[in-house]
Amino acid sequence: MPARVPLDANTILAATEEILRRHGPDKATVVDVARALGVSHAAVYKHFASKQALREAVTRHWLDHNRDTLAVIAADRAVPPAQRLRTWLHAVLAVKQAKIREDPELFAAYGILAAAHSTVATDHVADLLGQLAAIIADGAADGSFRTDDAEATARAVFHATAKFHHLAHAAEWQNPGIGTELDEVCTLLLEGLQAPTSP
Amino acid sequence: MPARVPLDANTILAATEEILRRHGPDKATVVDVARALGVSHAAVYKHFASKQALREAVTRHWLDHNRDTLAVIAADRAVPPAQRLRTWLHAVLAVKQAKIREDPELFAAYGILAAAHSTVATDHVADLLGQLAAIIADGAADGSFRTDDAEATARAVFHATAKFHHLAHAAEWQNPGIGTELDEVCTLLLEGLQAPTSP
DNA sequence: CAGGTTACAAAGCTTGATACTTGTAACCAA
DNA sequence: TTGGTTACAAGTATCAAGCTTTGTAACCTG
Repeated sequence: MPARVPLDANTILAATEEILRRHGPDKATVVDVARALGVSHAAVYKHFASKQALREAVTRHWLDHNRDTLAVIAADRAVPPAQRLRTWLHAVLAVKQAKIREDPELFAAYGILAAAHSTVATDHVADLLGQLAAIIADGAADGSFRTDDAEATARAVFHATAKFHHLAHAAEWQNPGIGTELDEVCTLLLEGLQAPTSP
Repeated sequence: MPARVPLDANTILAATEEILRRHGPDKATVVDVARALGVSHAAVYKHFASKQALREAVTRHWLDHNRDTLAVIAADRAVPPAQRLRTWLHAVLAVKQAKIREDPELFAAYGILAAAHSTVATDHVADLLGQLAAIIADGAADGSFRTDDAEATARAVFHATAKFHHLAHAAEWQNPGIGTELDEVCTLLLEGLQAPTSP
């Protein structure tokens, strides 16, 4: 039976997202995806080397979207770096909270990837660290932050806010006080960053 | 058959620790503990209401030991608060790393408790927060730290160092760079705490 | 020959009978 | 009456059976 509309990677990706949403990350199978597309599951393997690769592609799609959303905040020179850093950190938390609420299945799929040490997850962290470093470098440039190594400082800020972005804490993000907690940590960190040059 | 040496809670506790070490937290059963003591498992239930209670007692024993170790550091007025805070945070990490290395089974038992929202775990966190607040209050008293609420600041510092004490990150504590990471976060936090009074 | 098909092997996952664990009850001894 | 016993019900873990799922191979078609 010939394919009338030739399948492409994007079509498969969209169907996979849909199946993941419906069935959940544990129950979703490659056969389900193929059935949704009206093809045999072997056809899917012509486009993706493995189920893992398919999962990674779906996750990467979401993470790329996140990265772009956050990049807009990070690059907004109209906002002073201190304010921008605070807003950005809140946004990192917010996009993840929203995903958990709206697409718990896809979020869980991301968790599975991160646990498997996929490069998709580590690449994403590197991306975020770059955005953070850029905000900090802006602050250093306009004199509002003091740092002699924006990347090292970005890492320290990232580690200090792990509770608000690391997957291991996802359960705590439901807690209503989480926003306030992040705010308090931001304030403390900003005081450290903004401190006048010390000895 | 009469008991020659009457069983007491401490004896059971010691035997339980031994069994947990040998069998691991998943395989260790109340029957195992009883067998090690040469009694029936029902005898153990005369002293502990449930297996959960037994597990909590063992964990509390270790946490109390930790608390005391850390309290010595927190209360050492000979060390300036900034240095003391840094040392204390490193010690919190170190005692957990040591436990994972030496008693992975008991450490896992603690993890199970924390996940079950046992008060043993939350009490311990409250203890640690108290010690942290005491160090910060000392710093406020001698002018080296600026804060108008030592407890709130303690919470912020605790959240900012979650990566270095929260169980969810235990796997990362094996990473050789973890000590340096904590040091960088400490430096940033101390700069925030030590900043001269801002507007 | 890119992109589809069916067929099939190996690995992984349910399932349900069986055995172990937990917790309780009724009873006994110093 | 405290602290032990044995016996047992209810809830869980285990394990081998078969069924799914993954991934590959050999083959077809515009």
